[in-house]
Amino acid sequence: MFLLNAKDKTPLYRQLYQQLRHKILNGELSSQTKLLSSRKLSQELRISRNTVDMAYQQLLSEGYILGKPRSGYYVETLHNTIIPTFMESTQLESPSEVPDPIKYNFKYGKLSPHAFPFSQWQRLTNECLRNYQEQLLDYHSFMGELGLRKEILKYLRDYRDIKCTVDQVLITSGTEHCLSLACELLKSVTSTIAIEEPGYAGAHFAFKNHGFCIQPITISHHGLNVKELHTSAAKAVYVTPSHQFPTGRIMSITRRLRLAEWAYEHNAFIIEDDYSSHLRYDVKPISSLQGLAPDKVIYIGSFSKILLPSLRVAYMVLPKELAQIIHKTAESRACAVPFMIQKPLELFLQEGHFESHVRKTLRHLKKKHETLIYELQENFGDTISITGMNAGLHLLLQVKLPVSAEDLIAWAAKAGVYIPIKNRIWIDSEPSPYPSILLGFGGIALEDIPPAIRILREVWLDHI
Amino acid sequence: MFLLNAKDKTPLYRQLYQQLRHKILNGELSSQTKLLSSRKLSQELRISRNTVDMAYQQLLSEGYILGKPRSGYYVETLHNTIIPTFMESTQLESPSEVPDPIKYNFKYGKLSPHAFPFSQWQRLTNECLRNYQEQLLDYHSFMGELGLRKEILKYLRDYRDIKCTVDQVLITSGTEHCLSLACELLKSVTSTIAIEEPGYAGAHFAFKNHGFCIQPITISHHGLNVKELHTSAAKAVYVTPSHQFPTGRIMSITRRLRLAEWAYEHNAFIIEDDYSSHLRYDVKPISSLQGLAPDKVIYIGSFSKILLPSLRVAYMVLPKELAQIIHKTAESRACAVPFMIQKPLELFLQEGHFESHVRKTLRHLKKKHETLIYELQENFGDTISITGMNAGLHLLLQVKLPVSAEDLIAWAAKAGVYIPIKNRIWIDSEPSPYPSILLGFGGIALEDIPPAIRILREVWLDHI
DNA sequence: GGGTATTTGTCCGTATGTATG
DNA sequence: TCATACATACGGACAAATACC
Repeated sequence: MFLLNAKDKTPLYRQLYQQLRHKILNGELSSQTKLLSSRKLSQELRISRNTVDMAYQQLLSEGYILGKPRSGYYVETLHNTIIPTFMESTQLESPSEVPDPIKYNFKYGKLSPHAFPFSQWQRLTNECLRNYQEQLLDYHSFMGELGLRKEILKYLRDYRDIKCTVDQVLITSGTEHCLSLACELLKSVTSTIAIEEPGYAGAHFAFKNHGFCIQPITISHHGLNVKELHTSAAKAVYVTPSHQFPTGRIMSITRRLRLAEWAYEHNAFIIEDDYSSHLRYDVKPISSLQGLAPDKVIYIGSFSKILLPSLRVAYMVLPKELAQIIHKTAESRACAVPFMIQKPLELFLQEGHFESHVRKTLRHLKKKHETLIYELQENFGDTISITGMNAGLHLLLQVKLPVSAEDLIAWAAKAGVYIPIKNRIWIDSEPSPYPSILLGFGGIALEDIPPAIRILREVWLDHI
Repeated sequence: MFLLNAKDKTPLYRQLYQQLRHKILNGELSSQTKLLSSRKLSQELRISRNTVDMAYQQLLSEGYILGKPRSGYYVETLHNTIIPTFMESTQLESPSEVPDPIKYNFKYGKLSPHAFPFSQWQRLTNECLRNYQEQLLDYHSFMGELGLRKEILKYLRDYRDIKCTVDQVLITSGTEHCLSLACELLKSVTSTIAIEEPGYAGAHFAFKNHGFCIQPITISHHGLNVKELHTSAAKAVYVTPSHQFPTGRIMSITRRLRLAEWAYEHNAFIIEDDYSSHLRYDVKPISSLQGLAPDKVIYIGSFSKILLPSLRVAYMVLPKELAQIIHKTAESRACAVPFMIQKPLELFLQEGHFESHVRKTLRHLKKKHETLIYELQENFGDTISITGMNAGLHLLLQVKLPVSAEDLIAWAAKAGVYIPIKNRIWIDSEPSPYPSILLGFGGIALEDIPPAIRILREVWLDHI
C-alpha cells in the first residue's frame, strides 16, 4: 500500500502525494478508479484526514485526479503509453580528464593578476548595491544604461573618432552577442557575409549559425583585398582593421577609404571589430573606420581585452538606420548585462579610473611584448618568424621546422607551457608550409617570459 | 591655471591629475616642457606638496611625463596626431518625453524594495572579488561555472523533478538568450515552431527573429490544445505549463502526457519555460514537464522573477542529444554571464540563502496576491473577472465595460497608477469582447494595493 | 418515491516544531 | 534571546451527495 515514514524530513502529505502520483503514472491506479475517501485512507494510514486531503489537493491541482463534490476523487484518464517508467539516477559529475600542470600560460585573452584594480571595483560595486536598489529591482532598457552609454560614447569620440549619438550605442554581453545582434539586423540586407581569411573563428561561427553564406576574402599586407569584395555577392563584411586577427596587420588608410567607398556604392554594411583598439605599442591607436563611414559601419568594441575578460561587457555603435530598427524592438527586450556590472563600470569610466588603467596596462603589456619578441629572437633566431607585432595580446609565430603545430603544442604542454590551439583560423586550408603558433602574452608575468621561451627552445629543438 | 574644488567629492590629487593630463593631451603643455616643481606648484595652489606629488606620480606611471632625478618632470613626446582637438558637441541626450508621475506601479516583472538581501549579496560579491582574482582574469566555460551548475541542478532535482546531469545544464544571461540558443539547436530539426495563443510575446519575437515560421496553438482551460499540434508541421513547441502566460492556467497532467507523447511520436522537441515555477500560492509548485520526457524537453528557468530582475541569470537544461551538439561548439565560445555574478550566486545557493529567500518572498507575495484579489472583488464586484490566480507575479483582468484597454490604461496613468501595455500577447486579434488588463503586483507595496485599486475604481467607473 | 442514515468533500480552530528577525 | 509567523499535522463541525429502507 503506502509506506509513510514519519522520521523522513519530507512531510507526510508530500510522501503520500508522491506515492499516489507514482501509482497513477504507473497504471497501478487505473483511469476512473475511485480513490479512498480522505476519512478511510486517514484511518488506514493512521494519519489525519487533512493530511490526506492536502495530498489530494495537490494531485487535483496538477490534474491527476478529478474531484466530484460530496462524492469522491477519481483518477483522470492519462495517455502514458510512451513515457519511460523508470529513470536511473544518473551521476552528478562528469569525469574530467587531468591535464598537464600549467607552469607558464600563453592562453589567448587571459590577463595577468596585477592588471585589475579589484579593491576599486569592490568599492564601486558596494556603492552600486547601496545606492541603486530601486533600479536593481527592475528590468532595464535593452540598449543598456544611459549613463554608461554616455561614458562609452565620450570615450569613443575622444579616442576612436566615432561619430554618433547615444541612441546608436548599445551595451551587450560580449562580442558574440554583438555579432548575433548584427546578424539579426543584416538578415534583411543580405544573405552573404564576407569575412577575412585568415580571421576570427568566432565571427565565422556566428554568421554561419545565423544562416548566412560565408565569403572569405584574402588579406594582403595592407589589409583586406577590397577588390575581391566587389566581385562577391556579399552586402556585408566583417573586418578587424585596427589589428587584423590573427596576423596583426593594420588596414591602411587607402584600403579603409576603398572599403568605405565599396559600402556606399553597394549600399552594404561593414562590421568593424575593434577588439583591441587600446593595445598599440608603437604609435597611438589608429582612428576607426566608423569615423570614415558612420552610416555604413557597425562598430564593435569590448572591455574584455583591456579590463577584465570575465566582466562580459561589450558595446556596439549602430548606423542610424539600423539603430532605428533596434529601437522598435527594444521595448519588449531586456538588457543582457546586469545592472550591478553596468553601474560600477559607468562610475569607473566617469571617475577617470578607466583611462588611467588603460595607460598603466598598456605600459606593462608593452614591456612584456618587447621582452617576448627579444627572447624569441635570441632563442630561435631565424628558425621562427614573427607576425602581428606592435599590437594586441598575442604574437603569431611561423616555426620553420618540419613538424606540425599540434606536435609543438603537445611538447610544450608536457614541459608545462600552455599554448592555445588555434581553432579554425583559416577557412580554407592553411597556405603556409610551416606550422604557425599563437602566443598570448596577456596572462603571463613579465619575469616568466624568459624561462618559458627557454623551455620552448629546449623541447622544440630537442625533438628535431 | 588650475581650478581645484575642495568641496568636490573627487580628491584634490585626482582633480589636479585630470587637469594636467588634459593640458598635455591638448597640447597646452607641449612635449619636453618642464613641469613646475612640486614645491612651487603646491605653494601656488595652497595644497600639500604630497598632493601634487601624487598627481605627478600618477602621470608618471601612465607615461604622460618623464621624471629626471634631481632635475624635474618633463612632458613626454606623444603621438597625438589623431587625437581629436575639438569635437563639435552633438547633443548626447535624446529628448525624453515627460511621463505622468507614477504613484502606484503595476509594472510586470518588477520586485518590491524589501525583496532582495542586498547586504548578503554585497558580502558574497566582496568574497568573490577577494578570493577568485585568478579566475576573474580569464575567459570561462561557455556552459557556465561548474559549481553554479551543480547547485542549480541540485535545486532542480529536489524541487522540480528535473532528470539530467550537469553536462546538460547551461547558464545564460536571460530567457531571451535561452531562446536564442534553443533556436540555434532547433534550426536543423524544424522550420516551424508552435507557440501558445495567447502567449509570451518575447518568445514569438525570438523565434521569428531566427527565421522560424510561427504556428499559434490555442489554449483551453487545461492548457495547450495538443490536437492542433498533430495537424501542424511544427517539430517544436514553446509552452509555459506550470503557469501559462498570461492566462495563468496550469497544464493538466493529461495534456502534459499527450504533449510528451506527441514529442516522442514526431521526434519533436518541447521548450518548457518554467519562468515562475517558484511562485504558487495555493499548493506546492507542480513538477516539470522535463521530468516526464527528459529526452524531448528543453527546460528554461530564470532567477529574474524570484531573485533580482537586473541580475540577468537564467539557465536551461538540454536533452542529452542537444547537449552534445552544444558541447562541440562550447570550446570556442565564452559564457555570457560575468564570473562576479555567477560565483556569488553559487555561494548564495550553496549556503542555503536562496531557499530561505524563496520562502520569504513567496510569503510576502502571497499576501499581496490575496489583498489584490480581495480589493478587486470588493471594489468592482462582477464588473471584472480575474484569471491567472494562485500563481505568478500578475493577474489578468477582464473589465466588463464598453471601453478599450488603452483607455483604461491611459485613465489610470493620469491618476498616477501605472499599468503595463500588453504588447502583442495575441497573434491573431483578441477574441474577447471585453478589454483585458495585466496587473503585475511584484513591484507594489502591500499597503499601497488598497488605495491603488480604489483609484482605479474611481477613474474607470467615473468615465462611464 | 420519500425520508433517513451514511458517506463524502469542505471548512474551521488548534497544537507543535522550525525559520526569521 | 525572544517574539513572531509559518508549515505541518491533527480532530471536529457542517452541508451536500448518495445509499438504503
